[in-house]
Amino acid sequence: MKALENKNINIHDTITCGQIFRFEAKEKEYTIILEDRVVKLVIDDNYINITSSKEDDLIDVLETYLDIKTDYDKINEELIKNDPSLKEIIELSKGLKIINSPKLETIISYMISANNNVRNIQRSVNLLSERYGKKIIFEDKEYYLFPELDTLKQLSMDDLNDLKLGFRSKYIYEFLNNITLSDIDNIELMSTEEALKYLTSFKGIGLKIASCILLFGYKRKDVFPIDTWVKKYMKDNYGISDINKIEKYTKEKYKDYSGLVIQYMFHSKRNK
DNA sequence: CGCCAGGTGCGAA
DNA sequence: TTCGCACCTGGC
Repeated sequence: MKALENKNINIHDTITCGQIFRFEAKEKEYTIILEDRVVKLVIDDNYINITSSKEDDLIDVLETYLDIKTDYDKINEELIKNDPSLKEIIELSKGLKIINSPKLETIISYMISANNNVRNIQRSVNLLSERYGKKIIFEDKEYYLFPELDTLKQLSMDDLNDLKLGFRSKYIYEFLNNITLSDIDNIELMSTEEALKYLTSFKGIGLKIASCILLFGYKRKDVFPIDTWVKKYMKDNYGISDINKIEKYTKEKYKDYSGLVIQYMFHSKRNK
């Protein structure tokens, strides 16, 4: 069996803290649908044991997905040096990694997240995958991959409405019909600023959702997904409630790692 | 019932 | 430019 060292990473928090919407979590056992395969992680004291429906490049895929190569200790040390008040939430978030999710799935999932709750988001993304994604049998169970763009492009408004997307249907429909795979890849080449501008040019994608897409789908840690939880945190701890001031503050203070710090804030606030 | 959930678009000032 | 409000849906 393949394995990663169980070191410097908190799989439970990383998987379940709300970065991704499709996973099963049991005690020490996590199943994730990752792009073209189903992956199961079984945690013991020393190792993260990995089984999958597809073995190709499995370790590489997971190392990228779980951002294993990034030195979080070093980043955290630097962050605390700049802002000692972060010490507490960084301790609380120890081992939390920023996941690198498949791009299209991240975009659609976060479009669905607008003024929605996690349960509904999960329901919709699961419905979408069960109806239009490829079925995979893994350990005698059925799983469904997130659908291909070409498949999604064929969906009608009625198909989308049937996924309980509510008012988001029309935005997703419009997005799907105005995007190509190379458009989605090209975002990678843009500066963060350009990418935000491009993403927010689609209806249904505002600054918060665009930031989440870049953070979780494009490995950009210099973004500001300021949501209700982060607002609460900034208000309670720094007395700042204006969203522009929050961005200004985090930008100046945390620079390239604002997205990471915001995720720490989100994690600590949401866990209470 | 009313309110809220990991926001956003829109029209009015 | 800023501000307030409506918005699908489901749970409490």
